[in-house]
Amino acid sequence: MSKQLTVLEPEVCCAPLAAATVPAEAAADLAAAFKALGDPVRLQLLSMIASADGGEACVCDLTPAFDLTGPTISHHLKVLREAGLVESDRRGTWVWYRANRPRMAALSAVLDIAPAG
Amino acid sequence: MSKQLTVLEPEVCCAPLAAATVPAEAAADLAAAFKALGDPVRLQLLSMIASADGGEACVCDLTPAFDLTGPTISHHLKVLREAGLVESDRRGTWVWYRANRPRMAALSAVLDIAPAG
DNA sequence: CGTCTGCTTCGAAACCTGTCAACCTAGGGG
DNA sequence: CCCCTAGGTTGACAGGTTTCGAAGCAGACG
Repeated sequence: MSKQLTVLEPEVCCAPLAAATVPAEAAADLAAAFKALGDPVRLQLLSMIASADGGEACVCDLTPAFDLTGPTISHHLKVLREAGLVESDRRGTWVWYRANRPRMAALSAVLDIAPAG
Repeated sequence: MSKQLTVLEPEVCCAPLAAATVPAEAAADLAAAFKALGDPVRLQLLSMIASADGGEACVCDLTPAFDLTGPTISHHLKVLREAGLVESDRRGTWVWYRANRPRMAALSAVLDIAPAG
């Protein structure tokens, strides 16, 4: 288990949403990533990780920021990890999470649309 | 009910995710929008609407594109409408949907991040 | 080598979402 | 004015998701 998923292939990463109809396969892949962002806790977790100095944040620093238990935070981090939005990195005792910048940029590009014609 | 929600206030619309920690209130608002995008059907619906000529698409043109019943498509369109991503416009017999470009651009700006420091 | 802290995983309950069947409302044509 | 088609809404059920408590595993320190 804990097998890393291969999400957002190159052909998918840069398809603008308003340029052409998204194929069903790409839509399922993108929807999985957006679904991972569809939770306030995960959105804040990703924000804290991405805005952290060096782009890395320790779980011991993330957990006390919420009124949730450790396992719950771990679950949300797992969802973000399986969505390809963050990557876990073990540095000694603590586990550090790092945001996947290209993946976020790809999602941003999908939503980036031209002004209404 | 069916009251239009006031989502994504100006202070929220342009906060980059990787620049600073997103407040809980803004996170809930953004998460609601991303949650609406977290379904393949809704993502394709928004794509079809946004990529349609003039940015407007008729329900009678959207429904046959999926293997879903009419009410289900209507429900997904309602979710997109309440998330502020699309706006409904009645033109005679059929209802036309139009994508909310500024809203999509705001979400794109949130995910747009600077390269890792 | 023993123990301790910290993170993950497993299992179960409560909540929410997606889907469909049936009914109601709005506009067009005769 | 009446009937017909097209969309939208409501109610209900199946499935997934979120959350917590308990147990398991990896690494650090004495």
